[in-house]
Amino acid sequence: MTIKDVCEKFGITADTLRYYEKVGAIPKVGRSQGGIREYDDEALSWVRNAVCLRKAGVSVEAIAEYVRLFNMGDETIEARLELLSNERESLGKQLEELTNAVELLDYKISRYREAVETGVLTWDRDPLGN
Amino acid sequence: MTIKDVCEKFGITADTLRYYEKVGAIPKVGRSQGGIREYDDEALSWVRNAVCLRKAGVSVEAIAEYVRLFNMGDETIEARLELLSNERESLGKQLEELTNAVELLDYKISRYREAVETGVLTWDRDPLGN
DNA sequence: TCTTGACTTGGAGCTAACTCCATATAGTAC
DNA sequence: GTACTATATGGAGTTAGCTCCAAGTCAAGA
Repeated sequence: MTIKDVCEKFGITADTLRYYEKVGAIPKVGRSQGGIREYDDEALSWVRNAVCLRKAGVSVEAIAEYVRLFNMGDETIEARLELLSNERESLGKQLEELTNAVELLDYKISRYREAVETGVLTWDRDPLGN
Repeated sequence: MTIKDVCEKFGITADTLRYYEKVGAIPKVGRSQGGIREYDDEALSWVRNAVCLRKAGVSVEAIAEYVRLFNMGDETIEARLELLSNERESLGKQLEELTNAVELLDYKISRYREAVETGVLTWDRDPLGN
């Protein structure tokens, strides 16, 4: 698979993919004779991993650290478990923040929908709505 | 309430709070004789709004746009509803990405926990685990 | 073979959201 | 009033994560 195919598959740019490789968020990708990247199933699996975690806000640095540990072999299994656990924990917190904000927006939206109908914007929770 | 109190209350720095005011993510805060910020309940409510949305990843620009519309009065109610709905939608997508990543991490973590016990790292879903 | 378009690299440039700094003024305890 | 700490302002600096660019190489079709 060429870099273009991979980009389309995951909805990211070639620059981003090369950047991920450069900083180690995915392992070095194999090349053709002429030096052109050729993505096999394993490479794709790493791309999927990086893209999924990035979309959730995991730092490129953390992803790269995981790849680095992975390439060091079995002695780093515990270190990888700890890294993953830490990231999992911070995503859990992020999930909470996100849920709070969704709740806030849903509340405001309900008030605004009413306001559009009745012409009056009111806040029943907090008298200081905004 | 002084800027320091507000910072402590919300766990952000005074610089951030002044920055939010400068770019309009919160309305202008009232000042004392000498020009020092004095946060009343309404100001606090705006700060709460900004902090909550920022923690979920809503851009400062979008928050500022909401404040701007709010200050323009009742003619902007529909515009505000649309803005809030758009932001709500993108948080919904973000929630999904986050959930996917949490699921991925939980799966990996379960594999790693097993590996720490058994000494063997295996992937039952995808034979190309990483 | 020639042309055209995709791909390569190293490195510079960009944006959002802070974060820090210098200088000056305000408030507070004594 | 003096000393000391907090706050104000404008503007420069920082960081992450891309994004773009130039100059050159590679590959597929006419």
